[in-house]
Amino acid sequence: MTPPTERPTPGQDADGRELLLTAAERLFAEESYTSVTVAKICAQAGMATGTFYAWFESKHELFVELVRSINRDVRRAMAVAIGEATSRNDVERLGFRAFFEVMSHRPGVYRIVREAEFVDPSLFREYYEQIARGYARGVRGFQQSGQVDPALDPEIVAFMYMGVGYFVGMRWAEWTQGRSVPDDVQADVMKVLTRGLARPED
Amino acid sequence: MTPPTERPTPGQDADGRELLLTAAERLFAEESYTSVTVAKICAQAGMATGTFYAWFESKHELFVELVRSINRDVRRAMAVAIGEATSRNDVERLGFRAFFEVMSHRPGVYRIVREAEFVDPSLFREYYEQIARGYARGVRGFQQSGQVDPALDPEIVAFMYMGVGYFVGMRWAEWTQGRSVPDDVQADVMKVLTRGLARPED
Amino acid sequence: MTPPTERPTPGQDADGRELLLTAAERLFAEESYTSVTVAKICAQAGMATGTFYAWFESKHELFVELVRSINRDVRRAMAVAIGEATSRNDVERLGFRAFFEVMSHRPGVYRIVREAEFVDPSLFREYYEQIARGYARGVRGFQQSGQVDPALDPEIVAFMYMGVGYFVGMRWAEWTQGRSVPDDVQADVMKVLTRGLARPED
Amino acid sequence: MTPPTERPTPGQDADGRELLLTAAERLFAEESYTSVTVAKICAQAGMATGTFYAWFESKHELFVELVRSINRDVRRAMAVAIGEATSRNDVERLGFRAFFEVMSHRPGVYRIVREAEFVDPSLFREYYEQIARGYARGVRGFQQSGQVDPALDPEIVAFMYMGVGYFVGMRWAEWTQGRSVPDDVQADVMKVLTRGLARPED
DNA sequence: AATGAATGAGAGTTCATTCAT
DNA sequence: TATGAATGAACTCTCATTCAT
Repeated sequence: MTPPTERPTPGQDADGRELLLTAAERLFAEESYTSVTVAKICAQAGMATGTFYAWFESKHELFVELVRSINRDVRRAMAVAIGEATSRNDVERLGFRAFFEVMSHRPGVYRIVREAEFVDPSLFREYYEQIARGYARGVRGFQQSGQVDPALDPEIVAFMYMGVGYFVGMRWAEWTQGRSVPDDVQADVMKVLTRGLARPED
Repeated sequence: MTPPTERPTPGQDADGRELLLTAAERLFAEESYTSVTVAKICAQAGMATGTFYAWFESKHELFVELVRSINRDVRRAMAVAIGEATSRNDVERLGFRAFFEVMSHRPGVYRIVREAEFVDPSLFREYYEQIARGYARGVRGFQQSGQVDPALDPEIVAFMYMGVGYFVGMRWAEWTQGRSVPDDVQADVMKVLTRGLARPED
Repeated sequence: MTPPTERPTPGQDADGRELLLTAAERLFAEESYTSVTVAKICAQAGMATGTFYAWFESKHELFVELVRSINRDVRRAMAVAIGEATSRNDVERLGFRAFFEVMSHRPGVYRIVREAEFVDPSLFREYYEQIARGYARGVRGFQQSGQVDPALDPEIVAFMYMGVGYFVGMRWAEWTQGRSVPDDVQADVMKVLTRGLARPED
Repeated sequence: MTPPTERPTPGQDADGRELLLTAAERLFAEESYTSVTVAKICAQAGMATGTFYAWFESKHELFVELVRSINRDVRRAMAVAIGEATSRNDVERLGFRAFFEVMSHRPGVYRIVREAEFVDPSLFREYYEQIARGYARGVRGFQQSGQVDPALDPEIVAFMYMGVGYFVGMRWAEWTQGRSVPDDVQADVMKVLTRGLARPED
């Protein structure tokens, strides 16, 4: 009788945390941490201001959780997209596409990650060190299988990957108002990286 | 004609502004826009709080001017370093070195530019569009002289340059506590870009 | 006749109230009225926050009842201790001892009475007028039986008794961390009062 | 030309601290610490709410300063009144009168001291330990000059004095709405104490 | 130009109380 | 009766900005 949409999964749909996190993501995607007030988040989530503190200890705590959940989502999306691929070409192509996809579909989500630098520097470091570790590991693998010039420092290459993702992906997605990063942009980025990182004799 | 009190000696006229700008740069390099108060800036500059408004209309106005001055300085430093060089190799090497140099010697200055995104998005766009235009112009030149693959979109390449500068330069400079970006990092970055952007047949 | 659900077994009926009163006494003995929240009281009593209002109309109501119950207990303890004694010496000795005893064994209980002054002044007056009346009645009896100087105003003497009890008893008990008020303190207090209140010719 | 009332002594009459302290005393004398808000204090002092924080770091800081200033004033008033007197009779009479006088003229001031126990217990202890020390010193002097039974513990006697002052003085002054403690009350108190503390053979 | 006390709107947060279950 | 999430008024405190001097 009760339609499924009215039977919230206990602890998930009715969960105030989830509701607030979603509302907050929408707001932080557009406005700065400072100008997004707890009151606005609650209004967006359809609840009274005080209720906020039943779910989070502070605005800051919510922000931290939000950034961590974005981190998880981005990494999971990339991992899923890459799957079992091992050739550098496939890994880069699938990985970047997944990354750009997330950025395009959740416009502003990356803005939040960037703002983390100013809201909580240690949170930001945590975020990027985690990503950098994963990239560097991948690069080392490519070097062993002869797909990347072994003379390059894997850590620096990881940073370059991030720079491209961070800037190209983000800037493109946002300065173009949330439209998907077009295939030719991805192709160009791919071409540069493929050639640039290749072993000299190839 | 102009009464002396209204025509301050140049270099003394700008004193208040310059003093405040310098004080503000020091503070914004370490703390967020929100936590740096007008009172703190004035204390750092050695003047009374109210005096601030004799020189700037608002905290925001000072911030805008600060970011613009950083933009000017960075571009000037790069232009000076590049000088008359025309070979892509020289331009990239000299340009990046100058950029990394500024970042290393004025640690935190880039932090301010990044924070601009959250303080005043349009200012941030202005900053990057200006940079991107210059880069894209350079890339087009290189394509005409056969130094860069003409199939690549100059705008995308400009964004990649920026991504590398933004992330590699900044991250390196800051996560390593202001030490200079070492030469081998620059060399690695150069190698990747040189190869990656080259014409296929080269 | 009365359905079982409506006629709770005595001692079970009061369960909720009793539970909350006990929990509250423990908390109010250590923290101020303001910092003891309804939620804390309920946590201490092992029930949900909302249940509080099944037993009390408000935090204030509970506080009033708590203070009144302390009043009852103190007076009862003193009355029991004094018993049938009529000599001033016995009455004072036994009464004070009983009073100090209660204070020592329920440390912090007197704190609650004192705080009543700031939570509800009229409750505090009620408390002390009740006590003062009893003391003054006793003093008048002693005056009639020639045990207290008839020139003294019984009301003032009652206040002095209270001052001594209030301050000596309370301060001693609390500044000495709940240790019993030692016998020699009581003896000294007794000596002073005995002499001080005696008829001149005694 | 400028009337003296318009030329505030620098740092005193125009002093926001003084203004706020006076306003706060009036309010705290009537309402509890909690219900006296910073906004009310500022309204009473005729200034904007935010100004408060130009003079005090917090409501708590103001309260501490207020209690300490009361402590100073009470002790000074008593010291001045006692002057060079050395006979116990004079010292007690003059001291108590001065104490009762202050209480009567600044109704509610003692309420503030009492509330300190709940606002800041350590402040309250500080207050009473300071007073107790002075009293005990006096008592020891009286014992040496044979004016007080040397068998009594000076500390306990000090507490009794305080109990009488605390309770008689305060209660009387307040339950009778600020009227002076009448001479006969003081006389009665004196009589009891004089006899009570005397050396047995006297 | 300079001072610094004053302003007051607005932020985050707490908590007694309510209410649907 | 019992639950505990939701409510929202009220509080303390901050800070960009103003203004009399």
